[in-house]
Amino acid sequence: MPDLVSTAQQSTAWPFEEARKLVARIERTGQKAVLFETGYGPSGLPHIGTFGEVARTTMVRNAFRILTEDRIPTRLLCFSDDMDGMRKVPDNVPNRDALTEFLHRPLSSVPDPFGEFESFGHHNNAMLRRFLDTFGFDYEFASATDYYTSGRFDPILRLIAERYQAVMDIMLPTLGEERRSTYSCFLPISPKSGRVLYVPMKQVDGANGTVTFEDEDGVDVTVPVTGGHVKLQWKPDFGARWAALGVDFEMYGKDHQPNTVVYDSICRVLGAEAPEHFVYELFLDDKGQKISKSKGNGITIDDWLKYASPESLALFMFSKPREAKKLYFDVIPRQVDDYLTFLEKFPGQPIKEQLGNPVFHIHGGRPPAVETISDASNHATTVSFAMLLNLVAVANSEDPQVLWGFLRRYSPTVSAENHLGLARMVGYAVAYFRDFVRPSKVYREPTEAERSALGDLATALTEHVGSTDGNALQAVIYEVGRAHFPDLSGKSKSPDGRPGVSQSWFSTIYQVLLGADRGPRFGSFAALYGVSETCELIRKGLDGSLMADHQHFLASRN
RNA sequence: GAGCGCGUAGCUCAGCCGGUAGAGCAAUUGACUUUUAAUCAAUAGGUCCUGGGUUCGAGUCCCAGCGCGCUCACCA
Repeated sequence: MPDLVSTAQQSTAWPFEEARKLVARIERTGQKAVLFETGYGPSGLPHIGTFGEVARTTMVRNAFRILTEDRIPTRLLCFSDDMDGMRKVPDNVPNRDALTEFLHRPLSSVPDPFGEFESFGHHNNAMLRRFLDTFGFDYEFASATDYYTSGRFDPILRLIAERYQAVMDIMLPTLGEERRSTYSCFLPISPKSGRVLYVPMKQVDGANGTVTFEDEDGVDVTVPVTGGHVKLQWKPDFGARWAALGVDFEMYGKDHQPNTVVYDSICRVLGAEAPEHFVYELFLDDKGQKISKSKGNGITIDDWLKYASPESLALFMFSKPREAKKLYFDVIPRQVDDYLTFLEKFPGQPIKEQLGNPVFHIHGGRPPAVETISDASNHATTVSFAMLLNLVAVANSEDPQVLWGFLRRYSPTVSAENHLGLARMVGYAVAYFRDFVRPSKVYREPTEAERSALGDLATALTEHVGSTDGNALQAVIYEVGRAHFPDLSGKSKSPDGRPGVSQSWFSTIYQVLLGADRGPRFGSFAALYGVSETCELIRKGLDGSLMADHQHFLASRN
């Protein structure tokens, strides 16, 4: 498929642009493999930025594989810095008090507050892996604790001890006056307390590979830099890891950008070539503020996946990684529908456009076929999320079956069994209804006149229990409405010439029974919802329990 | 102050290698509806932030300016 490769070489899609840097790199160095890395700080659960990093890195990796036709093996390493000290007890874990005594210990030496894993670090690592696995990412997991204690970092640690001054010469000018006097790129683990110490080195012995420092009890201690007795300070840790593992590509957020020079310099001082970088913009919350784990603003991966597919989130990550984008609930429906549109267009596009189509990158070059439903005249169409959201609001129900009922009005044969993708979307739409539409509902009490009319309606409907004839039920509604709320303007008339029904009758039904100003054609609604259920709904509207239920619902959300 | 990004229809945004300005929503009108919602069809709506430059031709490329946003101690 040389056509694909040559087109990819010209493609302006950002994963190809990044991948071409890597192609140039291997041509320059002659290396026979390429290593992608993403970093993860396990002081909390994986967040949406973690997903973005892995997803985007995977897109570059796939682009690289296409450009090189898989002649160069690639790996993606997800590196967890679980030896980092726990600086504060996270807010969102149980047994917080029990953790306090383990402050500043490496996360892999802090007990798991959930009581499930060997340590808190192990717990969070497991969460990360479970999360990456649910998306089907191809990656290798790496634990900093494992790498340090197993001796895998020993050569680089000895090298840093030897070239200590060179590393410090890079670091010191970047630091403030105060920090400069105590800074060390080695952070010893106290043999006595087990805590990660931010203390000055009294001596660094490059020949023997040891450091001497004052322990917490005031006694000088000498430990080897190897074997996990010492870990590296953040910035040297980046550069050293790149050098030790031979990392070729790592992307990170804009907040890291000023440090790029420092990381790279340290990597070079340690005799390695710095990796290729890609700096992406940060995500903003609904108020335009940066999303961060510590602030807890913005939305989580779970939030997103409650209302939309992983693919729609992947689309969000693909689009414009260099722009600060709002990442909030209200962007979700658009991403879902854009994804469907891109998927729909893909098969008919020339290769060049396919390579720029997000679904190409989301699906590693092999996007699936889009799902369609056929209407009565056998015209195939895709069901958009926007339309489903409208439908679910009209159906006024969290019961997916009611929604399927509405869908079958358009496409009689459609079902959850023959439309798996649509079934997923129905679930998302129901969740969206529950969390965003339903809370905005306002039920009101009927007036005396309305009360009487609704009572008559319930009585009249009782004679039609079991009916699924929307038109017949609609006729009942008109009959009752005509008796209580005739339209005297003469504008609307029934087919047989009698006076029509006032608009206010329908408003009453929607406001009292559905908590909205507008709603579905009520006869059709009753047919799908069930006549006896509809009578029950009217009864609850009359005795005030719809209002009370809604109050309870609202209260239960807080 | 430095770095990065943004400025296109009422709103949210697309706009690829420079070639007659696009979508969704909102609005208006119509079809179907004895109300509504949905669906379908149509209409209207823009000094592409400003000023220069390159070019036969600039929303697009270059320079300058204006406005807005984010990041930039320590820690990761």
